[in-house]
Amino acid sequence: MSDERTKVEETRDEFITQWGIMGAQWGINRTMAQIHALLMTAPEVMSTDEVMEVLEISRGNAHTNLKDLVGWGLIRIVTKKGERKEFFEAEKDVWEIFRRVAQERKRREIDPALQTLRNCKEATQDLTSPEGIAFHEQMERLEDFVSFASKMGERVASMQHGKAIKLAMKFFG
Amino acid sequence: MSDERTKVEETRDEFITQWGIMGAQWGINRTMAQIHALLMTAPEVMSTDEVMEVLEISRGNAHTNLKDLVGWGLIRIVTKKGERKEFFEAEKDVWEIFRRVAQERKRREIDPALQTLRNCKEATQDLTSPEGIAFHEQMERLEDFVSFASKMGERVASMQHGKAIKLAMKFFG
DNA sequence: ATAAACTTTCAGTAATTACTGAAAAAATAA
DNA sequence: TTATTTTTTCAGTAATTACTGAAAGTTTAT
Repeated sequence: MSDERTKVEETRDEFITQWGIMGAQWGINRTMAQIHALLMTAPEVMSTDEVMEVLEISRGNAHTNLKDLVGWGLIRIVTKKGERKEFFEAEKDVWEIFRRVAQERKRREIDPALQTLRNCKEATQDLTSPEGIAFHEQMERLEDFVSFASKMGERVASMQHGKAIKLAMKFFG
Repeated sequence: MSDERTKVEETRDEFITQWGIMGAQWGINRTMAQIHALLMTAPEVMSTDEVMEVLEISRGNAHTNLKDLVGWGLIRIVTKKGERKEFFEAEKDVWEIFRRVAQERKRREIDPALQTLRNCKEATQDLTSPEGIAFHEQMERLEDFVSFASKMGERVASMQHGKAIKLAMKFFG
């Protein structure tokens, strides 16, 4: 048993690093993904100062990204009695994490896309030239699909974990 | 009928602009999203020079992003007989677009994430401290979920449009 | 072979996004 | 009230990502 502590810390660092790289490859900023990874695997709640120290980042950076994560519903603020400062704790339930991400991406990404598609569809609905009709129909097809997919996602994300698993099993059965 | 041509072009420009902004908000680069929007609504195939002219971008930029879109399977190269240069045409079927994007995101984003989770899970499987066990279990839960979700996505994306619609209807029925 | 048409690469630069650190603001305690 | 602790903001800077334009490479025609 050559120092378990070291093994966990090493592996955890690797997880944090890789999760950060991944975040950067998608739209998410690296630090935000790293803080999320850190808190998801933290045995206890952590303060801003602790996050700053472990990840070696500035107060401003830590603050901004912690608050963004709160905005995503992926971590929450916790207060300890007798202590004045805020601590943070991550949602650890994977299904709940999935739901939050799905919900937030719908709000930030899907809904604005739908708005654009609807505007473009409406603006061209009375056109009679072949080009006008083709454009209008393409907007309609896109809108129909995105709208449908969005509703599906909403439906799944609002299910209880157990129900979702059962439903999913039908695919594989 | 006060110039339909103008109306389509205006709306199309708006669509291209908005699609570009959206792309930028997600991980996708703005120009790539704009080119995709342009080609999805193009009545005819387009050459690199035409894309450059409409979007007012450089040859290098147009070239790189056109090739990236080909790599995503969202547009394809077309040759006209008698013509020497390459033309590009977008996949317009929304279900097919969805499948390509799902497939490519799995390959680029999900699979590497799974690899990381598996490494971290394995590296900590023999630990006996509470911290070690907790970490290992969190990795396991994450891996199980991501792996399951990935398989689900694969299954859906490999379905025929009609089958998918039928299946989806069960949710709403 | 040489030339013309077209594609690809890439060094340099521009634009964007992320981060720092210190100062201001807010909250709580004495 | 004033002092102390903690949070928030933000101007300046660093790091990253995207773009240009020209040169090099490739292909097809003559």
